[in-house]
Parts: sequence; C-alpha cells; structure tokens
Amino acid sequence: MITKQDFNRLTDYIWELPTTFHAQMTVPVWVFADEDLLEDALGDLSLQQAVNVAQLPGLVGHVAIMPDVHQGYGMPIGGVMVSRLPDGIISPGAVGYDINCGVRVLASTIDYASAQPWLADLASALYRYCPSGVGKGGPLALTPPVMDQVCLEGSGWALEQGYATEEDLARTEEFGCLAGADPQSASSRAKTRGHDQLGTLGAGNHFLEVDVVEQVFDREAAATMGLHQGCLAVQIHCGSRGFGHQICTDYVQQFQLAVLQYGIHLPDRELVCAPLNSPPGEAYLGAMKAAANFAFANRQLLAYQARRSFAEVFGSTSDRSSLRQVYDIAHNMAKLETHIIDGQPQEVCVHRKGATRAFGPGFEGLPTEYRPLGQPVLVPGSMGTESWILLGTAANEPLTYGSTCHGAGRVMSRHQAKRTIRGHQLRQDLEQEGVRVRAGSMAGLAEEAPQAYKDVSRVVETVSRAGIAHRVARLRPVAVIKG
DNA sequence: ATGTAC
Repeated sequence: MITKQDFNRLTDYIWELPTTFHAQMTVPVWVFADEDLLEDALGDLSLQQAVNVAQLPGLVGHVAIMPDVHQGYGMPIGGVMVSRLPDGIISPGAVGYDINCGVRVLASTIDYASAQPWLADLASALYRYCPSGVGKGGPLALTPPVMDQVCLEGSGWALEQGYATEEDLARTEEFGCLAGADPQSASSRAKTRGHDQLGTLGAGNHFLEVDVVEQVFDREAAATMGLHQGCLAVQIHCGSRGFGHQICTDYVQQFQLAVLQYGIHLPDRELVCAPLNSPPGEAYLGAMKAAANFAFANRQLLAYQARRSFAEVFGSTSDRSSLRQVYDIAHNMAKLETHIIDGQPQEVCVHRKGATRAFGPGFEGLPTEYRPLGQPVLVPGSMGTESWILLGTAANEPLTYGSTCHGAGRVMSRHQAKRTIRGHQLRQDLEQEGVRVRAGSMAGLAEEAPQAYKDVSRVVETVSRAGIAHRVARLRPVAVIKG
C-alpha cells in the first residue's frame, strides 16, 4: 500500500518515491502530478507497478510517471523507464502490446463554419475508407516479401507506392522508418495477422477524428505547424494492430526462459525482460522495430484515406481538400537515445509506455522549420473531449529524459465502463453536442466514454506547469470514427 | 490494445 506520506515533494508537480521505500528498488520513482492527480494515481495499482519496474536490473536515473498514469500489463501506462547500455534490460511489457501506437495530426485551411453542412458526408466517407473494428482487414493484402519491405522501410514504402509525400515523412518521428528492423525476428503468425491490416484503425481507444482548432496558445508555433484557429484538422490514433500485438505476445512468452537463463529477479512475471546485448534481447529489439515501421506505414495509409475522403467531399481540385501533416509521434516504444545520466551523456534505452517523446528546441531529427520550436507532441483527449498540440521543452531532459504525457488516462476499467455506460445513449449525447459519430460497436463505444477517463485539460495543465511540455493549441472534435 | 482463450 502506497500513501501520499511515502513521497518527498520535490516541487509542486514532482513527487519522489525514494529507493528506501522498498528494499529491492534500485532507482527512485518520480510522479509528475498535482495533488488531485496523485490521488487518482493512488486509486489503482499503477504506482505499485512503478515500484516493481524500479526493481529491474540495469536501470539508471529514475522511473518517471506521467499525470495520465493508469495500470497496465506489468508497467503502468504513462511511465518512462531508462536502462543502461550495453547490458541493461529491454522489456516487451514496458513497451506495451500495441508497439509504436501513436498519433498523427493533419491540418487544413477549411473553415469549420462553412464546412458544417458536409461534415456528416465526411464522417461517412472516412468510416467507409478507414476500416475499423477488432480483427478487421483493410484494402491491401501484402505478400510475404512486401510485408518484409514494409517492416524494413515503414513510411518509405508508402512514399514509393504513392501514399505519402516527402513532407509527410519529414514531419514524422524518425522520418517514419527505424533502422535495424528485423522482419526475420517477427513470427510468421504475427505476419499472417498483420498482412491485411495496413490502413486499418482497429478498436479500443483507437480512432480517427475530425477536429476544429478551437484555441491557439502559441501563435507563432501554430502558424509554423499549419494550425489555424477555426479550421478543420484530422487526428489519427492507432498502432501496429495484430502484428505488433502478436510480436509482444511471442516475446513475453520467450522471455520467460530468458529471465531464468540470465538470472533476472522479477517482482512481477508480467515484467519479463532480457539484457539488450543478449540474443533474445536483440531479437525483440529487431522485431519491435519491424512493428514500429508497420505502425508508421499504417498511419500513413490512414492519412492517405483521410485525404481521399476530404477530396471526395470537398472536391479534389480545390485547396479545400488539402491536408498537410503537422506531425506523427508514438507513445509506446523503446528507443536507444543519449541522455544526461548523473551529469554525463550516456547511451541508454528509454522505454516510453503511454508516454510521448518530447524533445526540446534544436533537436536535429526535426525538419528545419520545427527545429527552433522543439518537437511537436500530440495528446488525444477521451472521445468527445478536447485534444492538445504541445511542444517538447529543453527543461524536460533532466526530469523525464525528453518525455511527456500521452492522453487523458483511464479512471474506470473497460469492464466497469461497459457495465455502467450505455453505448446508444452515449452516441445520442455526443450527436447532441455536435459530434458526428460513426462506430461499429456500441459496447466498444461505451468502453471509451469520456466518463471513463481523466480530464485531459488537468493532465495538460500539469505537464505545462511542470515544464515538461509547452501548449500550442487545443482541438475540439466534430466527427469521430471508431471500431 | 487484441482473430478479448488454443
């Protein structure tokens, strides 16, 4: 049992659980929250899970917990864990089942007020062209060699096929392609599950949304990003579908043996892991990168379908059909990066699970127009509520190793939400508020009700005040497509 | 999140 009294309050927004809290902890846990959000975090097992994570071997720095934290498989969703190279660990459960799940935002110059009469048609077109639902396949069935090519090239494959522009790739994390992906390390079962899922949305909290840019907080940054107050934007939230899920399943099973082989003590079986420089560790890393590239290509295909839908509704010859990419950034990944550890730059493996990379100004992996601003951070709210566009800060490096929050964060389990919320009623309520809803499953809709989530504005206010992200704009949904 | 169990 963890209580508020167990923490050292480092600042108004940082609470430290020191290593003295538990005999096996090797690094402290820092929770980024105000008093209310800390209370929320103490309401489930998420901080106990953070204490478990802090006992894994080969960690450095501290485990950072974001204000949108909630419990997950082994490691809480909304956590950052840093392991040292070359012999620190990598853990599939600390990446998440949806490898490289992330968000892409596209912006238009279409004014919401004048577009209103066509929004119902737009929602229907998007629902038609972006297949959604559990196990749902899409328009493409990739042959094994093409599947491998997608795993190796990510968005680069989509560019070759005419589904992307150069600017899309420039405005995607890692240009939409991680080097070192190894399709051979992904099982044939994973490839079979994924081969027809490129360009599909999936289910759960995944969605495609049409938003209106409701308020701009940083005028200059918003202008550079193509975000205009009162205009439409598109937000895509999804990941690597059954492909990444199967890879996680496969390696969680394989690593049961690895922990015995390498003598790793585990506080929770769900945290199975392997040394980064071991054969199983390297195999997972290669398979994880393959799934990441698949996810980048998947969001690229969905962006292509969103553009097709806009062109169909607003006319392909008009400027009004153009959707320019703002950015694409993941929130479920392990990345090899250099960070300042104990005052020295050190190469490490940063696991971000339900946490977004948020590098500050000057980062060379950004397109030149974004370099003075910092890296865009895309934070979806819960269904029917606001979403946020943020920027990374220089100040977050010693606090969160270049990371920030990823969303609202659950306060109600899926089961609890399904029990207490009626999908049909929720749909009516949303339509009443002016949000057009296209969903395959009313039970699925209920699981994603706004009541099941924290208030994203409190989460964003916390990361902003803690200095780990900077506010650019707030978006409001006007149409939502779900599985 | 997920062919919501092989």
